[in-house]
Amino acid sequence: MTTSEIARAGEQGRSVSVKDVASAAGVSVGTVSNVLNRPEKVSPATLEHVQRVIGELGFIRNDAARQLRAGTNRAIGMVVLDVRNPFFTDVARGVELRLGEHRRPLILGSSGQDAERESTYLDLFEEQRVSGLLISPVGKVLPRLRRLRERGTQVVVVDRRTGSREFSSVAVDDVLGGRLAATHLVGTGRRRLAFIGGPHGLTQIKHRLRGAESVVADHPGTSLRFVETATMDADAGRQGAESLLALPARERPDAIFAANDLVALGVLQALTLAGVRVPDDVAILGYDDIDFAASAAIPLSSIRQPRAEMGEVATDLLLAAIEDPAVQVRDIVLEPELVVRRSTGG
Amino acid sequence: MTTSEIARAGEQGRSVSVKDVASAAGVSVGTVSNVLNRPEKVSPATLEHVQRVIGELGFIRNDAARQLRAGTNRAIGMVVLDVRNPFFTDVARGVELRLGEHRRPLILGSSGQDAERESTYLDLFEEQRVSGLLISPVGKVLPRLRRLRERGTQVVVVDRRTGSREFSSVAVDDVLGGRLAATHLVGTGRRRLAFIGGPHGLTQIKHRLRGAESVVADHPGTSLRFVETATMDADAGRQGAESLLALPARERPDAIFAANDLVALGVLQALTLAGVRVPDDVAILGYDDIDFAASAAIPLSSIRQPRAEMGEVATDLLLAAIEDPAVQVRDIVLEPELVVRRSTGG
DNA sequence: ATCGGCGATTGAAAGGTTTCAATTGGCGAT
DNA sequence: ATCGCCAATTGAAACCTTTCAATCGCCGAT
Repeated sequence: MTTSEIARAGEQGRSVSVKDVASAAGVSVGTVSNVLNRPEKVSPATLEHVQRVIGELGFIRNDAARQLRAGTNRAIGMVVLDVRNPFFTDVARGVELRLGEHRRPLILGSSGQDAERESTYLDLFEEQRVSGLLISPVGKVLPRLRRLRERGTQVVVVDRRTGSREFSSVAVDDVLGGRLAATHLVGTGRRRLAFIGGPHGLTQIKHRLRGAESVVADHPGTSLRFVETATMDADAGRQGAESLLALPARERPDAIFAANDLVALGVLQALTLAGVRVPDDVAILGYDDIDFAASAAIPLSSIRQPRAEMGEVATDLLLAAIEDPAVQVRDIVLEPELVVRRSTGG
Repeated sequence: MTTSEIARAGEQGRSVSVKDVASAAGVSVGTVSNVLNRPEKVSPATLEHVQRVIGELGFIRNDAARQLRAGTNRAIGMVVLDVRNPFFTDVARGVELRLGEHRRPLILGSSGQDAERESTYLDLFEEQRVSGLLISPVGKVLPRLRRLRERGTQVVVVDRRTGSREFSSVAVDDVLGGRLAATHLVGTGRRRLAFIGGPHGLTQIKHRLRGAESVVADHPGTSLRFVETATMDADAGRQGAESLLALPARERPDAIFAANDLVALGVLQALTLAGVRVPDDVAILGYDDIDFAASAAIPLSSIRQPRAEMGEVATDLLLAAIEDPAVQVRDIVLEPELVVRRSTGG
């Protein structure tokens, strides 16, 4: 079969294989494989020749066959809590960026806080034999994660700490975040703080609240009220704010700390529509510092979480574990940062 | 090898194969495969028995091997313009939802408007032999798309029309969107309209502008000014709004039509900070109707694009083409819809 | 009792890559 | 001139599933 015949075959549908390349280049398939995977093992002349043939024939490596032989997919799976919250897409972007450097694809799924959807994605990733998994667990998945690891899929937990020392994790110090928030509000003269978020069962909520409470406890004359919500979206913020507006004037807070920026935006809307001046009457402080915080009508102060960094660090941990499964399990805790804008009087 | 020995082997890392299942169940591998793929061909007794063994052994199908044999990956690739814009994640969610029903994974990449990143993803998808591709093209990719199709990967263009009749596409009628917008603004008494967005090279921009212009042309006494921007984010909106504020009072527009909601949010912010009252002094109308539009401090009126529907329809076209490659190429055009909120006086 | 037919099951081939033990060829050292 | 070594290359096996032609076993019909 001549080169042009093979090229024609390619055009007609069946794709060009290493075998085709080998015969067109007059070398063995082993050599073609070496050109692709260990170019340093091949003599310069052969290397260049085979590469040219590859180009001429338009050969594209069949990843399924590679996977089959290698026993594992180069892809990484990621299950994210909610793609509609920019916080998570920003984390995912950090992951994607880092994986791109290693030419590894990302298969991204969103659980939408639903344990069943989460489980479906885990099934999928298991069938795909992904080499690694990034997850912010929703349901009871520890046994599944263990099984995955036994089968050779490394796991890193994102935006959570596992408690157990079984899997590496990357999270942000939420107690510190709560402290930063309350310190800022109290430090700018606010006295009656409110924290809107929930549900209380979430570790993050507990920690942020605890951090804020510790500050209030240290400052006589200040108070903190907790308004619990079922979700953490703009609607929850609106409702929370309305419940606060319904309070008698002297009990009404002069500062609202929202559990995330979506909630904060909802709060801002409710206050604006009610004619409450921000930040003059009430300060608003968000959490995450998504792009929309800076773009709000009244730019939102926020506690910035290093989102992209979280994705990058998690990816680094994962890739390290994939390269050397014996690598040490690590729990990395990143620090949040206060960003002051107009909504708290910046 | 007994069942328990095999189970133990599984625990030690090597994963359980159809062969293991077959020998444990005392049937041939062909029968196991039939149980998985054509259960109706297998006698009820055998079916149930093999299924139980599969469960006991924790067998998980190796998708790479399946792909290799089938010649194509069940996964669908999608290249989206910008994951940071909720518009695109909403479209992707529609896609993901529909694919989930068919147990097909989605490999999602974001080009960030960068032709090189787009090309990298196309390489990846080609190696993966994905069975279908959804794309909003950035660079000159028509030849690549043709090659993909020759190799058996179906392609559907999303949020664009191709012009050529080669690939199916799903888009929204932007001229109509522009008309709806201008009609609403003119109909509520606005006279001096401005359109902020760009670059003008984008088909969408041209069409929305053309739609708005046609309405203004039909209404004597009204005018439309085009403020071109390089990007379509909140920053662009801020700058565009500031340039309008710098105009002499009598030339200043009384309504701003933004090319998307991100731009509109930027406009809202600039006007709010400048003390301009919305909607009293200036009305703002966005485009897309992302969730954040409804959550803005002054809820934004917007031209809603059926985002999830776009994703679903595109997926349906793609799956139809995958099942029958001879199926007709179709260009589907969806209709946008006006959503009136406070920012235009709703 | 035999045969045809049919549903159920089998078993081997195929798919494309990687790996690795084996082979080749060439060169320097003796 | 010969040997040994090393770099370069080879070629077959292995990865796991699906497919399909071939076979088996059974039942009803003759």
